[in-house]
Amino acid sequence: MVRIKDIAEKAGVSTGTVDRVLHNRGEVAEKTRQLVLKIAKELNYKPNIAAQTLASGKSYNISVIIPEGRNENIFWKSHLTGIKNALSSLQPFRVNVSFYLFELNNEKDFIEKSTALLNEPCDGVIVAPVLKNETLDFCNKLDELNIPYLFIDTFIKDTNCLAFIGEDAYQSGRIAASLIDFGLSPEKDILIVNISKNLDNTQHLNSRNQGFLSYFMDAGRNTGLKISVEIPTPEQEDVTAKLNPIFKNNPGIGAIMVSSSKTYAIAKYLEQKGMKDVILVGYEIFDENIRYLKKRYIDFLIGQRPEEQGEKALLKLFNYIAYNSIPDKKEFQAVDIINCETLPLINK
Amino acid sequence: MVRIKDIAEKAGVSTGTVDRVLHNRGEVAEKTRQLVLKIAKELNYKPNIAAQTLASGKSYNISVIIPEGRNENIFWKSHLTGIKNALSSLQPFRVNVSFYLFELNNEKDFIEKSTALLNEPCDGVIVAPVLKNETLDFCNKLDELNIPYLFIDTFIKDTNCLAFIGEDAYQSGRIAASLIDFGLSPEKDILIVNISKNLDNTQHLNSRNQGFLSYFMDAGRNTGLKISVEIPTPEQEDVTAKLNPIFKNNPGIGAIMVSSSKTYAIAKYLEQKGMKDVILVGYEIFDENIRYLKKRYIDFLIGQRPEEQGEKALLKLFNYIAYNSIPDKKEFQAVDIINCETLPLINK
DNA sequence: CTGAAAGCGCTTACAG
DNA sequence: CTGAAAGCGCTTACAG
Repeated sequence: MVRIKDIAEKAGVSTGTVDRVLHNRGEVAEKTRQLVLKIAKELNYKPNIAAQTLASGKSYNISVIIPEGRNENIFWKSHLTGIKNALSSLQPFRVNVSFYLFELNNEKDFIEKSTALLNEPCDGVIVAPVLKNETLDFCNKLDELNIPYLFIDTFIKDTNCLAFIGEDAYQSGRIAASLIDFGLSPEKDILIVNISKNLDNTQHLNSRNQGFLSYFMDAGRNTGLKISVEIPTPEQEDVTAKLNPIFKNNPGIGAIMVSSSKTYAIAKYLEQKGMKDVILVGYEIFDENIRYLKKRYIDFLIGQRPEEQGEKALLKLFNYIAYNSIPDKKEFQAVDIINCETLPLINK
Repeated sequence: MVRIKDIAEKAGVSTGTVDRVLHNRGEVAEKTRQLVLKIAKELNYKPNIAAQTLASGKSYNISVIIPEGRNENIFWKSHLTGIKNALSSLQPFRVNVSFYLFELNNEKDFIEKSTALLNEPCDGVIVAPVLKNETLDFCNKLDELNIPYLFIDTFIKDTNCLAFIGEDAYQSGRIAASLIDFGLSPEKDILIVNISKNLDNTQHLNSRNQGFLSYFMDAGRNTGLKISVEIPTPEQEDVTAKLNPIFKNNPGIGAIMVSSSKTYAIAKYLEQKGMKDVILVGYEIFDENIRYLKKRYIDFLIGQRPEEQGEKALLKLFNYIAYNSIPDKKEFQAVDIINCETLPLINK
């Protein structure tokens, strides 16, 4: 291995000078600079990262502000796991990650936690911008402080975010459509279920809906009706109240797409009604959904890879802060298509 | 951060002694040992890996012997990529990887390359044991030299391999079956195509066949015939010669499963015959197959994750050699289920 | 059984 | 603009 010392000797200068050149710290005669650069290149010098970290004593503080992964939202637990995995692969470096977990859909809590975050020194932030307006404010403050930030899960416009890592919700809507189209007789009708108090506010679900419908415009063979219904909560009373009349009036429904992770709520309804033949496709891989996948009430689940999201986010941010390597602005992750037979391969 | 020096001071000994205790290098009075251990624990000491690598000057040589990834087998190129990715995440350490790439199905070449490998010093080996007998010999020699080795892609019994990372071929046969079963009318017949000169020799294909059939024994709804055919090569003459009579005699065939990566060869046949309605499911994600996925002659591809295989293999082997962390003996990877709509999310 | 010292490859003031 | 020296946290002989 070539060391700075080797370059220094060959160039007839000291190691300090070589270091100055290599790090563009100035205060070097142009002639010396050129010489050192030339020799470094000739010798194919690669810095010893272990030595660099040790000597520089630099440490990196990264803050993460995402929803907490409580029972109903274990989804967000996986992001944490991913970030922690990435952290352990960054072991040789001094990276400190501080977590600020806010209650999902609680604006006040987000503001509190983000204020706390801003009170601590940090070199970069990973944000899940699920609360649009509050996040915009937060981003402005980060911009002022010159702290880079990276979005996971959701993308929002009009910010200076370093990058985004998450789902292509439109495309994943198309995937749901293509799966249903593959299994369903072309003349049957399809029901689209959105479980949400306020559909307008949930970009993801909207995009999935759009993608879903677009598939049948340009690629699908299904010619049946596409019926949409909005159910405020996954509670069985709500589900039953909404679905009973729909099925009564539309006996031709052969498949259901649920645009969110609450797919299990619809599976439960099908189970109660003994409607095993209705195709059901939904989102996110976690215990409650998996249970119904096993019972074959859910046919396919389309899963984001939240762990991978967290992992990549931390690594990208670190590489940017430490090495100034600029990541792709938008990275759409691959999704997992899961049915009952793929379960044995997933360690859950 | 707590340093060895801190422990030493608190224990009233030198750093050398602490180091001896921490690394079980003996030559320490039991009483001192206990004291140091106690203090290290109290202080929650974590070694600084950067300093360790730098000071120890240890380097790790790992050799990789797998098939070369030529045109027909780009599959194996991905393993290389994966290994190289893992290598770069191991940057702070001095890890050297030597590649020994042999011609697929060329026993003589494997013996040559493996002999060359044994002539160089190395601390661990990653092997793709696709040639069973030759690999067994090779493993014996590694055992004698006390060099640990890890299998990727294929598993063979009766060796002391450290671990295996690869496909659960039986289960992935079941997955193919479940996909076909989802899309096909239950009364239709299914054709199973094995493209191989000698099916007995290709464990993978065999297991996929078994898994495929097992699905219909215990879970499937399809009641049609399951017809098997073996085609020696993916050349169109061979394919046509075999398939023409089969389709003539079995007009009820509605779906085809190809047990290997040569799925494109069957897609080509369907294209020539204009048989777009026949469902086609096969294996491995690469350009030639993807082309027919786009044209909708292939409905689903089930993809191993060769890159991930390579990555995990190197990391596991490194962690074993460097930290003596024992990996799980067998790790079956998840598979990707791909259709036309998932393509935009794959960067290919 | 133990300690003092040198060194891994780099960075960081400091002196000139 | 440049060099000499100290130090990052650990390991490694060596001397006793």
